[in-house]
Amino acid sequence: MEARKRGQSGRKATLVDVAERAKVSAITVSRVINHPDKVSDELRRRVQEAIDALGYIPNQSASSLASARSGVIGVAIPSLSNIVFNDVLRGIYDVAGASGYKVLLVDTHYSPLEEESMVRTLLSQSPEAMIITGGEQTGACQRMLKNANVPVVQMMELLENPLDMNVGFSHQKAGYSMAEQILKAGYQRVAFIGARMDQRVQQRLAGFREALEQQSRFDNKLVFTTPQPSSIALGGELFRSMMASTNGAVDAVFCCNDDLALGALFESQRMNINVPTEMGLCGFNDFEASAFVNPSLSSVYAPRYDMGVKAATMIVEVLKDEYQGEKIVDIGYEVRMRQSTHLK
Amino acid sequence: MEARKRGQSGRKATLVDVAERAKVSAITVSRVINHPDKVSDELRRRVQEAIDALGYIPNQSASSLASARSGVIGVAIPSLSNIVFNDVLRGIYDVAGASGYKVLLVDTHYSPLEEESMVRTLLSQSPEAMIITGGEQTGACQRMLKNANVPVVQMMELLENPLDMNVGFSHQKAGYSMAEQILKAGYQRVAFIGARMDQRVQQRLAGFREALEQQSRFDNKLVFTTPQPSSIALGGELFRSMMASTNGAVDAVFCCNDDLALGALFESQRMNINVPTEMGLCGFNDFEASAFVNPSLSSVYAPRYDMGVKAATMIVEVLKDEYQGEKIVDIGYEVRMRQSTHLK
DNA sequence: TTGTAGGCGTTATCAC
DNA sequence: GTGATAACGCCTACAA
Repeated sequence: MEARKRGQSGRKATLVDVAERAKVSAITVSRVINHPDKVSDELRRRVQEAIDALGYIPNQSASSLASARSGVIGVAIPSLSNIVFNDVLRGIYDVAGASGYKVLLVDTHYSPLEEESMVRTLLSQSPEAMIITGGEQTGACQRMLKNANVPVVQMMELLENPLDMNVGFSHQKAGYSMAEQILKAGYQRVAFIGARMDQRVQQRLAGFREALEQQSRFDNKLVFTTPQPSSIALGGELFRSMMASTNGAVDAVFCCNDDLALGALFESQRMNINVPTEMGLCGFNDFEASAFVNPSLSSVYAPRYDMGVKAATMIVEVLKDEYQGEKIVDIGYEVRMRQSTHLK
Repeated sequence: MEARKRGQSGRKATLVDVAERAKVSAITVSRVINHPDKVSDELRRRVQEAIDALGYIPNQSASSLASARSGVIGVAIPSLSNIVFNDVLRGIYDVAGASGYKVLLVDTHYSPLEEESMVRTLLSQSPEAMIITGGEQTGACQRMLKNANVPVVQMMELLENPLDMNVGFSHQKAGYSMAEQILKAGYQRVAFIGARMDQRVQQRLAGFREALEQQSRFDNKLVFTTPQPSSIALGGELFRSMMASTNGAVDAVFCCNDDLALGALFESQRMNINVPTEMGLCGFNDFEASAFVNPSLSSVYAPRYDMGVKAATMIVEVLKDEYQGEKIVDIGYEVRMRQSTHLK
């Protein structure tokens, strides 16, 4: 290779370049960056000048290697397009950023196998902690995570046996609560529409079923599910085909999320079916639109942003050895009954 | 420190641990991982066995340091909660992931200063390329990016003088086209409602203004903007206050995005104002809901997923020295007129 | 407060 | 096809 003149022109400046220019040792430059208070004003100024002049940016790989501190939190979510994870992520990013951590984010596409591969990728970055979604990790994935010897938070749902820490809420209880309210509102024949059918959706269905069975109102023929990803369009389709196959036997529909519910609502409008008098409708996740659409849509709200904040906070505190709380945190939920289930 | 027994029990296994166990040299292990075809079957098998037995995960920091290849693409977007970026991100992640790159994502909160700080953070990870949003970087930020000597793609909007590469579309032209269609539909007094008012929104407004001015229909008193972030709720509020302050002088509203437009639509329903006959309404970004709501909402669609795919593809190809296309790519847009602007 | 020596885990280079 | 050696850029320890 060429003999490289460092600094301004050549390759990227290093700590040593800065040190030479400021006529100090490398470690002093390192201190100016990481522990400015441990350096005299004079040297700090000189070093800072050199840093600015050279446009020096520390090499985090070298830093991680030498210090065993990467400043990275690895995060795995099942989908980038599901709005639900936006709020959670925002909470995580806000806390992580404020505490000086970077977030390395991966998308597992709802696949445990892909998750395993992505977790491996994350771990190769020497993250100081991990936040992952749910509890359906493969055995290999669980082993990797334990072996990694870093705090792990599983989020979104409440787990029986978390790997380490856990923040979420019971989707089953939430499903139960909502179904209970629907029945209480006076609806008699309640169908279920579900898509994707991941763990959390199945728990909602379980809760729904439980509530209906308690009043002997559960009918398996009124459960319509598909592995396809949820969308408003799909909600419309499922609603239409449900109507066709049930011949008016249904007077309310529990949709596994608000995408489907909004789709069903818009479709019912086009089919001239009155919501809520002819058809009750509810969703899950409480999108912003749900409160504003007409009729407004009943849904289950969970403090997603807070969940992200909590997950990241737990980690940051554990890393500082300051965490006092429980390992499992129930973030709760809230059933929000609105016009779409107001049978009267 | 303790004399550490490596492997199964102690600290994390390293390349050397694997090498010892497989009775080969470290470099052979490295080859098995990075260039498996350059190692004999026999050794490859032995090494793989040791890797599995020890649960070895390569240390990417060390690898980056030694090879000057981090496998990281840095991405900066202005907001994690704006749905618009989901699709773009999905495109980026899909391509990056398929090509073996990791994505380090930061949120700049629509602030050039924060962007500068975040870009510094990204650059300290030695990314092999950068994807950033828009063209409002600070001078310092631009200098850092140039100095970094990696491919940079600015995305979302079309730029006069991109730092390097650019994928997007003209928000001004798009705004113009939509406004033109509104006028063509027969609306006479068209208001503008805008929030956040970032660069791209301002360009939409400029296009809107241009189209109206050409027909001497622009009225600055009918432009309502706020720096607040967009939301459905805010759309409703802005619509309501606009109605109050204009006294029925307006017969159509151009909303700077679909959040506001949906909010305005739902609010008009509550106010018993008929859309589209009494009030035309259009948005921007074409959310999925816009096509399904009743009346369906006119909007401007841009291929966001494709934009993300294109940005990442350009980078991956440039990194392989295989990119043939232009440095500036116009991804285009499409005005989708629906029921909400059908004055008849 | 400042500096010196050594090593973090991996890969490039050049031998064998 | 395989291996020894020397970086990569920085930080921890210890010393002055």
